[in-house]
Amino acid sequence: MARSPGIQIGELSKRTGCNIETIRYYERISLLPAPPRSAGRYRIYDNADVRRLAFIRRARELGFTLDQVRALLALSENDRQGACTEVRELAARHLGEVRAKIADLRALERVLADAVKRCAAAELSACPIIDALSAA
Amino acid sequence: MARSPGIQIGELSKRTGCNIETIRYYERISLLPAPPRSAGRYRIYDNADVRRLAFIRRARELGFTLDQVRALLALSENDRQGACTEVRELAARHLGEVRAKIADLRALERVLADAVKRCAAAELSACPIIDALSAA
DNA sequence: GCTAAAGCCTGTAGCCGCTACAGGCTCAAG
DNA sequence: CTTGAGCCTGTAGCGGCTACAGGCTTTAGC
Repeated sequence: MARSPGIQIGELSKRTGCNIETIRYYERISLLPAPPRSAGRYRIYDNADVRRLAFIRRARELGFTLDQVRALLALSENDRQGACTEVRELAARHLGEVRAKIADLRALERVLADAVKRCAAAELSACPIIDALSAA
Repeated sequence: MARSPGIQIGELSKRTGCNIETIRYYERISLLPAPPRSAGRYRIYDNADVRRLAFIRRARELGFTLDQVRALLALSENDRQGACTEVRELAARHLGEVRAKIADLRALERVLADAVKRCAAAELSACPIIDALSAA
């Protein structure tokens, strides 16, 4: 593999779709390693950084927390026996949380939809939504 | 209606299920009015406060933001023609957001569930979840 | 009356995951 | 030689709380 050419933070941002400020933030919290610097103290990244950041982005898009991403990164780096199992467990746990949140939101949705419907139907009395919020 | 008896913050907390610190926070951001104080500078609340805070709690449980709650409180206080319509619009907008979030989470859920399933099936190669996160 | 415990007070800092400055430096083009 | 784009550091803000520290007040028991 040829030594990759070195790019600045703006280019890294473009290639990964990750905000520049966010990249620096990730460095500050040690999610990304501090890269070498140019003579003028500009950060210099390479292809490995692009891959790592893209990995982070995708994991974030799947809703993993930064701590979970940290764990996934660590697991992705060692080929130890059982790493895959740990990854699966982490993902399965997260999946459970996602499903729980969906259930919560669906319950919410029902109540809200019902309130809005009743509100649209009401012509005479006070607002049914306000009533619902006011009563136990 | 008899003048209500005046309770301390701990009692208000118990009656509404709202954390004491959160009550003081709501006062700081003017969601709750600053109540009168006892000789020893203790806050003194009455039934109107219990009702108002319970209203806030229920609205929060339905996922309204504090700004939306503020608007709902204001609308609940004037019986102006059309207040109900505004409430309905606010609730409908929020319902739309809830539905959008559910859709997002469902998409997430599918991807995660699929990855976990493939991971459980894989015996030989590298971890499919890590692979999925690593590849474009 | 005295002491201990429970409850209240203010003010400040932390959580997550960014985002948005201010105020300065560097670098390339015209 | 100047302009502008891009980069730098450091700090503060978002929402919606939560968790202190370090004090004061009130109540109960002895």
